[in-house]
Amino acid sequence: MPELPEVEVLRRSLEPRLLGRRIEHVEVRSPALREPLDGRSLRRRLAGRRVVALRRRSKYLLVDVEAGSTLVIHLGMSGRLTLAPATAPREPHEHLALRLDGGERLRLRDPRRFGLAFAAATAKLGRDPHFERLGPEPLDPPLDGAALAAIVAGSRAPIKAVLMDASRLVGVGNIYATEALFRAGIHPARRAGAIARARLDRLAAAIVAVLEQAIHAGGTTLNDFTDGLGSAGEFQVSLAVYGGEGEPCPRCGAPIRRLVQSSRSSFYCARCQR
DNA sequence: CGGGCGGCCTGGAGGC
DNA sequence: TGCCTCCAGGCCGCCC
Repeated sequence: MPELPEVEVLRRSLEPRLLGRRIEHVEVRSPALREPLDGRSLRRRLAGRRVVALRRRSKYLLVDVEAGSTLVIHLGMSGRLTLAPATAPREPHEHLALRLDGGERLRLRDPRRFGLAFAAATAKLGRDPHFERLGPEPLDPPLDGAALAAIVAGSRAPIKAVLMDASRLVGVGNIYATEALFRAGIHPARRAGAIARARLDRLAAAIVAVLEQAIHAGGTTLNDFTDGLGSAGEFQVSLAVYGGEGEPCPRCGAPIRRLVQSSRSSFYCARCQR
């Protein structure tokens, strides 16, 4: 489900509702996620503490609480994190629920179970295995052609794979890599290290623009993404090629093609993208 | 080592 | 109405 824009939209939607709230109770309802939930650690680090900050790194949402602990959440493909009244009925695939003062519950659901949640010391997150090998953020500071040139230097991999490699650049997944390459007029299979600098300038600008526009639109809701309060995104109507195999290219009208790279679908216009 | 692929899961969509 | 296949926003580990 979520790439950088969706996680950022989620963060912004929850921030005003969570800051200052106390976590009264931590309930692990079903520990089976990509990494099993550790109820003891979650309770020890979170229970009784107030939320002091909501941050995002890559596609991880970070909930900082008092006394130097952080709840780390990754939504995988199908994870959803929403705030609901404590009286709201339970729903299937609810793995973790945090009861807050004021009578609400923050709950993590994840049917496909590719997500994960754990608590750790805030000061040690940089050395955590989930974080220590992550590349730079694309929006902070905004990616430019020089930074992108350094990222792709010497790589023989397809540019699309490089954009989606979190050890080189975080936050860009299948949808936004596909859309940025369309905007920049670059074929997804082009060898990354062989792309001219002028085109890298365009690609960097396209990545920044598509991510910012998607955040502004509340994210992309293909199936079930919502923010923390249940609102769907609207960027799906602005997608130029993603998911549009056989439909006309919005720029030239040629049929959009689909290609599989590293077992992921890419969509592109063979006339506009070289 | 870089790069590619399968596997992890469930559920929705579409063909027959 | 089923039953089957394919496909899905991410990531890791194994292979060459």
